Amino acid sequence: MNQALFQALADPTRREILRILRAGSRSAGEIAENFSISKASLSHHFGLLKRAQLVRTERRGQHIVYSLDTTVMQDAAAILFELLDPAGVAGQEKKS
Amino acid sequence: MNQALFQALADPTRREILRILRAGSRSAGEIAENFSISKASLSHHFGLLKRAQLVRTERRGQHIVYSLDTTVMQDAAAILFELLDPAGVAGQEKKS
DNA sequence: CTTGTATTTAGATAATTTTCTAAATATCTT
DNA sequence: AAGATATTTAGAAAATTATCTAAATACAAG
Repeated sequence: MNQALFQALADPTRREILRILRAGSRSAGEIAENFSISKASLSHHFGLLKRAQLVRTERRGQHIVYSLDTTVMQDAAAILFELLDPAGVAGQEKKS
Repeated sequence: MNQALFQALADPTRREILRILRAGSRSAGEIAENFSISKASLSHHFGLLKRAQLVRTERRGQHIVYSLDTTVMQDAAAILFELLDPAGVAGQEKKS
């Protein structure tokens, strides 16, 4: 669950897709206009973003429209904060 | 810069290292006790964490002591929030 | 200055990930 | 139903990453 999330965020192309979607929903083709890799490769990236629940899809006629799912990203941000906040957790101290 | 950060966070072993360090500084050897992979492999992970500035090191005698550098993680959390907050950015709307 | 302990570096192999082309599926239009 | 457009799936090749063993470096203690 977390692994899918961090793995999805690890690739620059996928982060750029998220940035694009931040401005509003886009079809797969519209998103593809921003990249020079094949649509098949992009579709693979879409799959990973979807698996991580960072995006949602909706079919609209012959297009498939992608949009951000901010829920999981909020979780991600929370996880990072947690990761850096020893006080928030029952940590067995051993401060050097 | 961001790439190093997200890439560093993408691996479960490295995230576990961060979790361990959250409880306090540890030498490379102490950290290694928590894993079943070779110390050489761990050293490689340390290198990536360091490159991403997620950890700092300090030599103490023959040991090298690792500790969390929370600065960059705060940045990371901020980046995620930014990534999900269209209002915070000058986004050219095209809401479907 | 030699020996032992801790850690990193080098170089190789294995595993994973990204990308491609070709083919499949789904929908729309006529 | 047939052709056109949009997207995904399959399978293979290329690139990257994780891991290993062996050797190198750094320090500590005799």
